[in-house]
Amino acid sequence: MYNKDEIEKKWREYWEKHNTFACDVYDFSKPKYYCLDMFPYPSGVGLHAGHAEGYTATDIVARMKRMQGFNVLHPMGYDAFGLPAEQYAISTGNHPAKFTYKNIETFREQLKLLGFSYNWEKEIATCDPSYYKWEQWIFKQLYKDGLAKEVEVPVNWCEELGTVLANDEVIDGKSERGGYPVVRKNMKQWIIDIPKYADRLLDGLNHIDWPESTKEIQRNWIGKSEGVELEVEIVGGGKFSIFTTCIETVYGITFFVIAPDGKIIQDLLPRVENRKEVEEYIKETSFKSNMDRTELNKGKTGVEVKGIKAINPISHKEVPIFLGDFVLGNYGTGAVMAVPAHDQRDYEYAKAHNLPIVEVIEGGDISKQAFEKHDYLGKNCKLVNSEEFSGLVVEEAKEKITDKLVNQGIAKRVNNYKIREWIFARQRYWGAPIPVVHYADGSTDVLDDADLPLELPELEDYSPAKNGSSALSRKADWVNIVYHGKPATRETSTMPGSADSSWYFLIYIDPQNDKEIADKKLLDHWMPVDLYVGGPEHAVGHLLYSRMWNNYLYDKGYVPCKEPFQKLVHQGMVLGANGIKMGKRYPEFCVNPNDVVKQYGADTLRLYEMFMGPLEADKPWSEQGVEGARRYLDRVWRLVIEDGKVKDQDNPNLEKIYHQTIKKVTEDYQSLNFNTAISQMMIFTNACYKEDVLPKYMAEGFVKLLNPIVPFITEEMWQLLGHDNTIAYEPWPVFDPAKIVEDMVTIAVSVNGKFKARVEVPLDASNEEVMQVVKNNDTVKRNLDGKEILKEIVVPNKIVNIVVK
RNA sequence: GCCGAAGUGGUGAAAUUGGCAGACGCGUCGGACUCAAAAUCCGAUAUCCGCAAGGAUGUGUGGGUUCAAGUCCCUCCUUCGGCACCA
Repeated sequence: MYNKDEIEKKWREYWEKHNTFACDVYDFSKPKYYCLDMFPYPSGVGLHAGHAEGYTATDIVARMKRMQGFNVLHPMGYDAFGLPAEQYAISTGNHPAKFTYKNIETFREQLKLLGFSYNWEKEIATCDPSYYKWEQWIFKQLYKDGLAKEVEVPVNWCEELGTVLANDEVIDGKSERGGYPVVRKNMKQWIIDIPKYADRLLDGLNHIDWPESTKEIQRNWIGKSEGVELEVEIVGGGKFSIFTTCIETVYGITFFVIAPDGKIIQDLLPRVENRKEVEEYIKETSFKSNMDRTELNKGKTGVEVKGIKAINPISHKEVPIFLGDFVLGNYGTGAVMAVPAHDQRDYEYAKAHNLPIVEVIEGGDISKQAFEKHDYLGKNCKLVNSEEFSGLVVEEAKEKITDKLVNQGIAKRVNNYKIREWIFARQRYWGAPIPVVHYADGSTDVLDDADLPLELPELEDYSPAKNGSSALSRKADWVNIVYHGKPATRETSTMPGSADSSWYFLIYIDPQNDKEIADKKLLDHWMPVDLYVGGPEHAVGHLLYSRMWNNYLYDKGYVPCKEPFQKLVHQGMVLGANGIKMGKRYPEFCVNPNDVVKQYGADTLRLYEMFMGPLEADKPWSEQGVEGARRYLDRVWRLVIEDGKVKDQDNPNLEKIYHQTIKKVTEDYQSLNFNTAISQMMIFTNACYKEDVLPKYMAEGFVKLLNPIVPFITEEMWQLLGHDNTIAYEPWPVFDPAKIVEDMVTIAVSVNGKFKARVEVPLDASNEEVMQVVKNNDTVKRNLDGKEILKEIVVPNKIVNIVVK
């Protein structure tokens, strides 16, 4: 039995003293491998079992790649700005940095305890001014290119937190952090124009190795729809536009619906006959939009805009206009053509307000429900009631109608996107300051490079100001300055946390550089990240924002690739032993990695978490599983160190399985199938236990294979096998294909598809030879007795199936 | 409602391209060692019938394709994740 505490301490100190895992980024002589983890938010509770899982996975790959001769960049840092530290500061009066750096220290210690081979010399924290200096610099470039700007937009306002939130920070109408109510409100805000990159972000998804489900989530979030924007004339002057993806149904328009919160109705108001009623509905809607949305998805409310008719642009029929809150002011044009026969929402609205329904596409039963596009597309359905287009198949009609309207100059083909601007300001203290000044004339300017970083000043009171601005706004001597000879006030909002994590993978490459984000030569060499591992919860936040910033920096020539993360893998959740997510609800089922290390050792924790199941799956914790992992390490220790079987002597019995193990483990590490790699090593260990001699070269090769998963014990075994250097840069074992092939293969024999027997035949034997052996087998004979053979299928080296009657 | 992922023994899970379902581990049972226990080592372990040889059933449901289906196609059910009046 090995002494885990002694061994782990010894090697932790060795690695630290020798800087074993430092990465010389300027060494271009070896191929590069950039292996990245999503950096943690340094919370007060420390690292959890889920962190350990993802971080072990990348560590295994990083360690293997080093042994395979790659120069490996494997950095770690801390996503250190955030609300918990600020809440702590507000309640204690201490600076949030104090709390944050204390937590970072705990995290660092835990990470080292677990034996992760990070490049510690490249560690960063986002709250460090030397870090956010470059974030402010990137903001500045975005500002100068018109991609970062201050605009009046509807935002998600959280009263409790005193700040606005991005769409991905709002879950079911509540703030992601804290669960406080969030309401819609118009405010002047800093935004990043991410919709400008919508098409490129969609296209980029086709060129990266990411989980299909995550790509799909991003596609849905971007929400591109291709359609037609169409001008609609109003009787008696004026016009408005509608957007539709179903122009083929244009003859079926029986009314239009415009958004109560949009601009169109405001312009029409003076001509509205029932103005009072309309204004009342607008007011009602603005009030409603502050309520839980699901509540108002029930019925189709609305009022007619009396006294104003619109003209169907193609049939020139006059139809009424309605207000309806199912039409959104900030999507498309804020108005829709209503074709109740072929759109379920329009259908319900028409029924609710007693409006006509005109069928223009054959094939459905519109007395019951709308015959929608997913029902009629691709099914050869034809148009009716559509003048010269009647009788055409939908797909053809779509093109012809569009052409006609475009030629008339009243329509154009356009794309619409669901993705909204990235709301970029938070009215909070603990974030990177936005490097902007406002002049008295209302103009704004970004700070000169020489004035970056703009550091956070220390305050007496960190709580947000009541007027919806941050605590910084109370610091008069910081806010009011003279800039470029003119009196100015500083922007008091700070950047969101998602900004901090949108580019951190770049600074790791050259963290001490104060002249630029990173040496261009280094960025060209090291980007993109080869492997990125982290939780799936960042699918539309961090992972989309990072892609946009990287695309932008590519446009500006700063980075060599459009996409920052070539391969992305999500680790699953480590659940409690009760199968439920670890958390406050069932504290008795929470697992603290430190406790596991204390009781079983870091190697055991790493081995167990990798053996639990596939990396991507959610897996319940099992104390007995942990014990099993520890038992295996003891078993390996006995085999290699204590049993005296390791000799400078060959053992042909083990040759095949040894080479198979090298092959399987190498492939499985590469594809992140750690559970099956471990099972193969267990099979090898079991085989060794049956032998009296374990050749020394096999023992050494096996220890190398095991090293990435359990680095401490394998370093010790390597030393005890007679080496005085670290195993970390020893060449990775290579298998010999000749040693894996067999002379004889076992073939399964089935009769009528049911397995009956096994036969041994020479490798690559001819079908005739195989069938001869098969038919001599007693069990097969018995099963064929008195039956007529209809067919014989021989799959070389695998299986034989005989069909009989 | 729409989009996506998944459903395999008592249990965590394996099963490269359709080719012996359940590798490996946990648990359980048995054996060895021991005065005994623990630890360790060896063996058994999908279910049902059978003393056994052997047979039957079996990858959420129901169908289909195929010599052959956990794997491919269709139907439905359940769980999880995402989106949700997006025109």
